[in-house]
Amino acid sequence: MNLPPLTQRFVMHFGEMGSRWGINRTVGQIYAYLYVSPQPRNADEIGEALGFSRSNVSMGLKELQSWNLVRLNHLPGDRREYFQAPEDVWAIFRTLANERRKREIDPTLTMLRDALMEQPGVPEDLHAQARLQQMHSFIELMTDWLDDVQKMDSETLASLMKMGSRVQKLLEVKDRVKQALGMGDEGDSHGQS
Amino acid sequence: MNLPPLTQRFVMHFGEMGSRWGINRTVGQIYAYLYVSPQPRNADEIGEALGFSRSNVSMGLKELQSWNLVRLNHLPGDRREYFQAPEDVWAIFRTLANERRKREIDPTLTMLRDALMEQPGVPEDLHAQARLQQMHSFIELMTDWLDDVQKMDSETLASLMKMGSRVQKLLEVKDRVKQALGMGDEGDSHGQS
DNA sequence: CTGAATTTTCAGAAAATCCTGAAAATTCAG
DNA sequence: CTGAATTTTCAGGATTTTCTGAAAATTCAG
Repeated sequence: MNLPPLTQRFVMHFGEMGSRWGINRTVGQIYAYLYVSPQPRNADEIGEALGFSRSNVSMGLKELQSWNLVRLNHLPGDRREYFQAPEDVWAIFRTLANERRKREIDPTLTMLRDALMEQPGVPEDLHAQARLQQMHSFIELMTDWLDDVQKMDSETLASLMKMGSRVQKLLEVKDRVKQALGMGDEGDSHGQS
Repeated sequence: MNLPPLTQRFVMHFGEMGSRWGINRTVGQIYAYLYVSPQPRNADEIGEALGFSRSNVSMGLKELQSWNLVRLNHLPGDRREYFQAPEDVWAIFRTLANERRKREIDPTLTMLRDALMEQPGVPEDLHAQARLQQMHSFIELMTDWLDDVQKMDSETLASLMKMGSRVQKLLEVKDRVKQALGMGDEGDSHGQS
């Protein structure tokens, strides 16, 4: 591996963090390398830069593609495939959130839903089912919210996030206005815009 | 392993998902078992229920304790340690978010900050540094927001989340009011409540 | 204190994952 | 088509992680 110092540090870090993020070293390093690369890279360049075997790079890229984290390009007059990481960090985050949800949350949601349909056959399972219900409601609230939030554009999202807990204030104002107008609580749980 | 059917299904699922969540099967199953248990359990009960060796249970519990995901109790007249998972799913989520952040995000933030202090010595690193800057800003925005949001109580958070993308509307109203009052954009980026 | 009950540690066996080189498959210029 | 360039697959060796039983350490009732 012979990379410029900053790049190398970044690449190494992603490799080491890989295990905590549930990906392997190779995949982490390849992604990091593509993320900082000014141009798209082909598999040989990647293997060369990071010191991996050609086949390892191929598998790593396949993994990254399955995560939708890299885009595939072709250079005119060059048969090789060139890969790049999308530039917009917001877009990257959205992709990551979607993919992790698909892999790490949805299967659990399905399992919980199925388990909640069943009639507990033995008393010990009664408490268990109540606990599954709590978990299910919570996850559903989170994922529904994520769906909603994903619809907003990055700028809106950014300004909302910068408001931080001050949105709460806004909410309180809204409620006071409603009260004053004698509208009570509409119950708020979903209904189009 | 001899568990009631619903419990067993839940426990097995957490075991299998473990690898996707970056924990191992044992730890996932122990947590799932504690989560649905109506009372705290001691290590022998856990090992018995799940078919793990005593030492494996011990290590799994240590891991869960390091994540702050289980609480330790003592029963009167019993020397053994009894473990339970906190009941409130919101509290569990907060813990999880904090711990994952500590392990999976903070080290990267530190690395990025350090790398941004340095003067790129070679031109190729110039582009890399710009990319690190983008990533750093984004992560910082997210973690600052998370800090803010963690301060709210669960009910407030839940109602905000149920509003979903309709908060956006509220924001637009606020901006229109500001505009109408000739205040322009204050720049909004932080300042106390 | 003593020693039985309980928990923790840890070496190494078992299992899972990663990585490579060789071979197979695919792609496309000529 | 043909065959060289390129990518993918995959068996099995290398490495890492998980799990166990035995031993060590800790805790506390008597």
